[in-house]
Amino acid sequence: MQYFIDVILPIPLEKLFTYTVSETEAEFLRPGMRVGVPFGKSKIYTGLVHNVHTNKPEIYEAKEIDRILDEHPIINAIQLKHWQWIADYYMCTIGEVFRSAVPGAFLLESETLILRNDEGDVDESKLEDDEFLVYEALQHQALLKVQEVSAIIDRKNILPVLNRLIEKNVILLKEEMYEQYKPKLVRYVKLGKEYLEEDKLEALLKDLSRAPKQSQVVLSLFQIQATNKKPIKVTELEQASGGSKAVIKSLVKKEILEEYFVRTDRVSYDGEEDNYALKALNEYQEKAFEDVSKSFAENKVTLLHGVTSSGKTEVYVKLIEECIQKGKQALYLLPEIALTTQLISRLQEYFGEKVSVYHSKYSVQERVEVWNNVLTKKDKAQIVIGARSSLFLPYSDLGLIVVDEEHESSFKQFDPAPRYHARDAAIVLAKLHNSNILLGSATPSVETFNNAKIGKYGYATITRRFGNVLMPDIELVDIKEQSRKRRMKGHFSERLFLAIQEALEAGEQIILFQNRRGYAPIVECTTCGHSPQCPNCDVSLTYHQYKKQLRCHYCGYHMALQESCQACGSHTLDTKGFGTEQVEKELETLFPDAKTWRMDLDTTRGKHGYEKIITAFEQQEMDILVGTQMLTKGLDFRNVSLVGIMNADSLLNFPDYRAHERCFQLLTQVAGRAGRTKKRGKVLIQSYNPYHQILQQVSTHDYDTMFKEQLYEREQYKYPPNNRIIKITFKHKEYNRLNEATEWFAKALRTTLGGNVLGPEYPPVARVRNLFLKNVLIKIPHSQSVIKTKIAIKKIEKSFNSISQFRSVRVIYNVDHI
DNA sequence: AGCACGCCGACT
DNA sequence: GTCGGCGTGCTC
Repeated sequence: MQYFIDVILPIPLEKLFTYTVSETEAEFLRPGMRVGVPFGKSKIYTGLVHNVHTNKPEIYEAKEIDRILDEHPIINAIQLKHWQWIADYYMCTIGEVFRSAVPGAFLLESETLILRNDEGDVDESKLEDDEFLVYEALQHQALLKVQEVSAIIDRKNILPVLNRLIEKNVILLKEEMYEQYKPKLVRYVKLGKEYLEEDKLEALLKDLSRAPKQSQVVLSLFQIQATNKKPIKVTELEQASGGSKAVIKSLVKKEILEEYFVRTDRVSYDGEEDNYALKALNEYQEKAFEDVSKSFAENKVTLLHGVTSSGKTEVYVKLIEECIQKGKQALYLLPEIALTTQLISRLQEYFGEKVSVYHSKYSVQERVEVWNNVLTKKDKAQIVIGARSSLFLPYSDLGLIVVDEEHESSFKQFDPAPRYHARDAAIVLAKLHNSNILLGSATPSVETFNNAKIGKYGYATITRRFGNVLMPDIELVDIKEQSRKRRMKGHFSERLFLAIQEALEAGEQIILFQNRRGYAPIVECTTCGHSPQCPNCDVSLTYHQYKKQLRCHYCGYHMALQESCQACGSHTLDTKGFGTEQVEKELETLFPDAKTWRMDLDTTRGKHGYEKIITAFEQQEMDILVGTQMLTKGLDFRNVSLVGIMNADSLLNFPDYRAHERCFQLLTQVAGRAGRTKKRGKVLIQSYNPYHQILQQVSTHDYDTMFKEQLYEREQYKYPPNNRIIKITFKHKEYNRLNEATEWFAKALRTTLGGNVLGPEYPPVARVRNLFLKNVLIKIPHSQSVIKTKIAIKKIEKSFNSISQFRSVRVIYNVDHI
């Protein structure tokens, strides 16, 4: 009997690949284990066993696997089902899901090594120059990497040379896979065996009398040992004794000290062991908690709609507590930017070391550890708090998923496939685990709120802020009027200026929001109207003053700011529009005594980027914080009495159907930062268009009207929630070919799907990184089958790819595009 | 997606 | 003349 396995490879191909295995291997292998398999000409890839079977493939000869990489499955059956759902629903391959679901360190790839062939006789005179160089290098080194050979013979394509060398029996090739994950080992020391007895020790110290540093180290070791019995880290000893690494090393060499290694977790919580007592819920939270529990009992997805700072977190905590009491795992999903230390440490206060964190700023190594902890159901990973990728951890017994800030559009993965929505994928995952799921938000998305309205989801609400703090007082400031009357100080209306002054005098903090980074989005010559453009993308370059640079926010291109106009040479350069940098600059002149800081992508690079800023602001080391939407999430500042929105219009003028909803959510969230303690917070929204219905709704906290109006509009224009949309993006470097290809595709779609196909149309930025973009939007009415539509689209894509001139056009599907 | 094979311009 | 540019086709 012959045995085979079907394998998922981390590449965007629809199929599974079949390999042969021996009988023993077939008995050992189970779905979810990784194997190394040869793929293509030479490389070995990491594949995941999908199933083991005995059906010999008919039209090709299956290759043998190279090796087995796991002792036990690292992916369970529920996960495989979940992956398949994501692949089907979001129109990508299961291989792409595999690639993004597991930590990068799990996907090993082989590297070609060049070894010398000791068997063959080499006639040096028969070697050409470049061949001789490789041969010579191998006399000094046992093995070479491809890159090294490339450097030695100074050529990119080394294959012909290698092939000739193989022919001449000079070299051998070998494919090697390297494990990327290395457990972290911490170095400890103890006294050598011989010196454990008292008298030996005295002799030792005497011996060391001429080596004062060394004897100091030994003495320190004793002192530490006397105070606590715990093992001693080398770093600890170094610090305590003041001896250098070299001193300790020589002691180890003399076998006076003995070093040993202990495997440690990179991810650990070293706070208090005791759990804090749960805070008692107030009556509103208690009511919400009961409503949620009732809804859970009916197995319903549940929405918790609580105004900003109403204390939703306490309700989550109580639910999580309940879940882990039952011995089940809990997942707390948050948008990346809301994963702040503040929140994490709050959860750790309640649950101690049961909490693991998982998100993109974690290193590959740390992610592997969290993964393994979840896989082996370790206690320390019973509660996972993380960004969307934490959906993919190998949970075996999930009891609760909380999706906080449910409305956040960053839950939808945008760039590499799978383009999944973490909230929706979480709902499916919850179904698979038969677990509860709670969606929380102060400003639920239209989709979710609609589901709650029609009774598909359960609903609970908290309408009071915690501690009965009043909702912030929101005031709209008409800057059109103010500009006409010349009352503006830069981009500050007189109203905002005075309010800031007042808050500063009262020693309170201020948050200013401007949803654009940099100094100014456009630099323009007032003589000829020319403005510098990105050479790779169809956008104006944004001026960043602190580096005197023009930057493209799409591809990262940057250049120094020119003194004069590149088109006409005149020195009349001016800026248009403004970003956070400019607001910060203006504050320096308007309020020279206030300490101001800026928080945007440019100032929060690195792992602890925001943390530093947030902590400094929390500790009131600064008075005014200017920032982009980063400011809106989950930050809990006690002393902020004033929030200013510099320009609300830029939020309203986005050309997509969700702009209004998003504007409402963003403004409500920023406004929620104001007055989280006793005093009622003040929010000033500057706009050229203060009578816009959305701004009015924000100022009156009128979510319901916003929802009704938006739902009506969505229905009118056939957008979600009652219709589905799929956006198809086409990319190519040639403008004409892209046009022809998209026209062809759109025509084919219209033939099968009828009138609900929009486009092709250029997006607002029609070229990014030298590739032209064009979109086609498909609206799927309630009455139409989504599955059948997707099948039809895939079929069209197949014919599309059989046309040779279109094949190079990239086709990207975005299901439920936001 | 990679990666090799295969055919054409620009360099020693 | 070769090197490497990218179009094309395949991967169990």
